Amino acid sequence: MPDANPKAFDLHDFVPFLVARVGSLMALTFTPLLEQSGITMHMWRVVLVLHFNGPLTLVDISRLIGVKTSTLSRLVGRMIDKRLVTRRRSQDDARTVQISLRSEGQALFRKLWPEAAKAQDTVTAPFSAPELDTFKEMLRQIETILMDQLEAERKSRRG
Amino acid sequence: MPDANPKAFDLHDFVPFLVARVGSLMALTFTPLLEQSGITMHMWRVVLVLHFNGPLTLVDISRLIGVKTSTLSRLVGRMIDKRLVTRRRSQDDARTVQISLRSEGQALFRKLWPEAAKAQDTVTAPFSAPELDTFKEMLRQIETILMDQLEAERKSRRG
DNA sequence: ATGGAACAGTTGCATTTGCAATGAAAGACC
DNA sequence: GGTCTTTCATTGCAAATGCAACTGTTCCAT
Repeated sequence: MPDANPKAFDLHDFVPFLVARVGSLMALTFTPLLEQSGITMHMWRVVLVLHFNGPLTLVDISRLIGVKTSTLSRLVGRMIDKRLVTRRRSQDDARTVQISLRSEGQALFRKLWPEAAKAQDTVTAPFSAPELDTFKEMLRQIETILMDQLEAERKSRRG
Repeated sequence: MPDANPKAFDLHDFVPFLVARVGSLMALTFTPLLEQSGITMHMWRVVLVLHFNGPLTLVDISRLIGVKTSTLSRLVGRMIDKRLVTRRRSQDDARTVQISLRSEGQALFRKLWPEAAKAQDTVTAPFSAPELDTFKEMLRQIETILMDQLEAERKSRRG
């Protein structure tokens, strides 16, 4: 790997790349655990958002985990086959469907969550509690900026 | 403000989810720019690593951007069709293949890099330079931990 | 030196994903 | 109320991805 590069800038100073890289590395290390339980990373994220937010619609889940609703529709179908979730049409808005965690899905969460927490502890071990809080707060601020930006783009795309 | 939620933990305190979420939001906002130039996010990342590291093999690129070599083999094929890169077999190790940026690829980089930098500036605007440096350094430390962990797993999988 | 193990890349095949079109329901506006 | 627009979910279809198998090459222990 050629490293003797005289460029002032390095990819490791470029936040979007750094974040994407860390994200993919974390997924890479955790996926084997998920495979042992017969699920994929996308399914795991669906389980997570349902556990922490309660029943959600497909667009809700889509916005939370960044997977298109067309993909999600079939992904949820597979999760239903695995008895992890249920899907029923909402009565207050007949366009939407409510995806809910079944007890099997909750059980899977309880089984895997300690492993997930451990994985987090591993990568955050070098940092003090205040450092870590600041780090997470910065990520949340970036998240907010990006969501606002996407919302603005949606509006302008209509106007 | 009293927390009405009995759960002590929130997904926004869970680093792997936060990082994945921010990464997918950043990709979502930048992808339209890439589409205007007829490339995908994966292709853009290949361009990035080639620009900043020089010619690389498929496994090099795979480790850097987290895409399997089988996928990468065909992805590079598409990039060759687009005249962005070249592929030739290395003479020092005949198993490997050298992927290099062509001038058209370099031109594409120069065209898009200001936009990428602007996107970074947008999300990092609220932070001071030292804050941002600390943030990036923490990401790099996490990256190192994860790479070491993967390396250890590879070794133990063979032993 | 040599035979076996590990590695790099490619390809067939099945799965997953996204896009675009569709249908159905809700909202906006008059 | 009635129409027109927007939103939500699903599906057909094409593209992209990953896994596993295979070829060719290098490494390593004997």
